[in-house]
Amino acid sequence: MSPARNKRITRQRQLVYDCVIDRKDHPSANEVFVDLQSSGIGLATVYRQLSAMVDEGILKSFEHSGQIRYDPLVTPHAHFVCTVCDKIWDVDLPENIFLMTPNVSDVDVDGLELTWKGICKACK
Amino acid sequence: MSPARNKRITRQRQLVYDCVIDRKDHPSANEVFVDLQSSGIGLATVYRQLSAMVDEGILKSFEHSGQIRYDPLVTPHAHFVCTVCDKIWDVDLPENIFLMTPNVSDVDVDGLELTWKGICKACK
DNA sequence: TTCTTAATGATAATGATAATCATTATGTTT
DNA sequence: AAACATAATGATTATCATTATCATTAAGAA
Repeated sequence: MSPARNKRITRQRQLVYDCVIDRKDHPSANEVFVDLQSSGIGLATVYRQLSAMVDEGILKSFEHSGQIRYDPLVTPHAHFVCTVCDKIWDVDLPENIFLMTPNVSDVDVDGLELTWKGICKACK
Repeated sequence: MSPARNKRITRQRQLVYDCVIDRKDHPSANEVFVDLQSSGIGLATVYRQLSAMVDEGILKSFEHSGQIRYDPLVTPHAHFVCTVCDKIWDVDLPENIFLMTPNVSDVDVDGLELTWKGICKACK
């Protein structure tokens, strides 16, 4: 939550951060905005703070169903997405996956994104 | 390229399919449209045919940098994305990755999406 | 050739995100 | 505590990708 140098800790920044932490379901910017409606926060501020936090490494983001979703878990992990209800779970990365670098010659690999797709318990 | 039942093989469908096949760089709908400008095809038709082919299993799609990209390689594989030039390569999936199902109880896993991120040879 | 209707193309509508800019308020310096 | 410099805000507009609408066109069957 502490901002980069020359950045200020505002009430809105706190609200946005707390919201993403409290929800454990990888909310979109608009979902955060709806949650914080009563505080009078502006939509643009929600977008700005979320992408600022991603730049600062406080949050991670990924695209899903045409929108950017935000994740407070910044350590390497994978996701499971239910193709019926669209809910997302954090899951562990497969053991030793970082040893399985792709067969492209002369590239520097420095990250990966892994999403399992399927149907969750509730939707079956 | 052959369409689902009750579907017609149009000149535009051929053009869109051939374009995605010929390009090997996972084009977006707009990139296909630009390629086919001289044919007089409409943008809406490009969008329609691409998503129809995904529904029919002739193409695969995935999101990247805020847009949907189309891939004629429909067998399971991963991608490598250069974070500098944004180019995308097809790469093999790690050996036995399908055995490494995630630790979510009682879910049916039926697919995965794996993207390696890094810097390509040309951008280094 | 005629006929049925799926597909097309032009365009408007939608939805997510980014940009603009006058105003506000944070953190610092007197 | 008051003044200051300026980062952040909120309202709004702009942009970009995609989808919906609908009158017209053209596959493919009869």
